[in-house]
Amino acid sequence: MTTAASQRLPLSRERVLACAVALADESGIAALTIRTLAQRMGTKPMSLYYYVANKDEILDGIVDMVFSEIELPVPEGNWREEMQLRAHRVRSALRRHPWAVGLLENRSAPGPATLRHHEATLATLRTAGFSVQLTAHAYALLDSYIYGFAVQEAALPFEGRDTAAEITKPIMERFTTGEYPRMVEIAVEHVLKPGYDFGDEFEFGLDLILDGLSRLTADPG
Amino acid sequence: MTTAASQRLPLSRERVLACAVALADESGIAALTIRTLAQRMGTKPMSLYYYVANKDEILDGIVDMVFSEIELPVPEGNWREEMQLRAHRVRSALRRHPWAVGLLENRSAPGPATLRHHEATLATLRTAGFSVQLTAHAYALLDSYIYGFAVQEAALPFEGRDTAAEITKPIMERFTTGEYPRMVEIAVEHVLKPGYDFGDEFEFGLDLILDGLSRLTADPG
DNA sequence: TAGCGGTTTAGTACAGTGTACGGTACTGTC
DNA sequence: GACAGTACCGTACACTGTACTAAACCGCTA
Repeated sequence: MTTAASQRLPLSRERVLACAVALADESGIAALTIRTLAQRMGTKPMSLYYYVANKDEILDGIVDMVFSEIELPVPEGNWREEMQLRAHRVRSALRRHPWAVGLLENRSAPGPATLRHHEATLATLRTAGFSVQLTAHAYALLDSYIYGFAVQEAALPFEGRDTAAEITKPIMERFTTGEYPRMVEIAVEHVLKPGYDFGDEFEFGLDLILDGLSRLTADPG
Repeated sequence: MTTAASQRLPLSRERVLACAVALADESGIAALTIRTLAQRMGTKPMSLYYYVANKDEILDGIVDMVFSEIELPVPEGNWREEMQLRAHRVRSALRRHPWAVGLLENRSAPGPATLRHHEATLATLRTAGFSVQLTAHAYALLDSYIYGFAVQEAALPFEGRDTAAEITKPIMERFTTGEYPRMVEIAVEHVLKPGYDFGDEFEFGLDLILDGLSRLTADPG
């Protein structure tokens, strides 16, 4: 005779982490507690500790899961295209999982997927002829831009095209009395324009950075 | 007759926030609890609630305090110098208070110092002749880079010149067996070199970005 | 079939968190 | 002397991560 409990999928580290990611996506990283996670998986809190040492290991694990979702760049490809693709993939992963960038600064031990990702990215730049030094510079620059963009995007109270206007307009109207004229100007003439999406700003900076890097590799003068 | 308690400085919102900043600096943002904060100030937890509505208001408040430490750019100055100076000032503030960038993505309501900072920065770009659109692009790009760099800097297990070598060397030696050759290469030929400081990477990206922006404003062809 | 040892799941308990609620002292005004 | 407002605090509650303990289940040998 099979009880209801026995029909439930068996626990596993994979399932714990996958469930943790889903929970964080739906309800925010603050809602990711051992108890809610256990409840969601149809088990009791302490059962999870058989698969993970502690909560920190869960946090490390879900960061690595985010990286595992990101397709790797191919070192033999055109470096600029590969880096542009990679940037967009990382950004979209960080938009799907807005909590991830917040964990990046706390967690120190990178997981295997994270290491593979870094390795593939570095290989692409080196294979394209970037010197070791320039590779380090370029990688720090690109990731800073991507992570920082994700931070700003996560901080926005709105998301997606045109939604900025609804949120921002009433706020801005309080400011029209002069203390912050430049912010109002940006809002009225840029952010509140129909079709505006902060995400579109990403391409501008990315192109500028990639242009700059191109100049440092190919340009003879 | 004055008791020991009466000699204590009177509480105030300012003092609560300043103490919260100091506590977070010394022991990390996780150690910033109502109880430890109260103890540090020589009071009881609930006394703080007379000056702040809740802990979120404290977090909002200390983010704004960080911005209040940053000297404002002057709109009449040379935009490139002003932006370079500002970038370094923001970065050093975020290095003094590594928890700040982590709060940025959660808190939505910017405080007065934050608003003044944004206003002065936008004014500098607009005064220099940047169009509204280009100003928005440039600001998103610059802040993304600065914030993202701070995220990476906060994630590093080491800090400052030459300390990277001590930490990284034993880790890298485990990797020399081939799975991550490019990472090892970067480590050995760049990070482990004497005098290395990740912070130095900041200037490279900043210059590249400012160069790119210059080209978009002045360059005739 | 009985018993055993390792694997997996649960129950209970504890210290620490934010903060709601209801006080208590002190100060100034009438 | 009565009253109101300011500043501060004690207690209590629901929630957190997780240590410790016990129970159930499993494939196995005898």
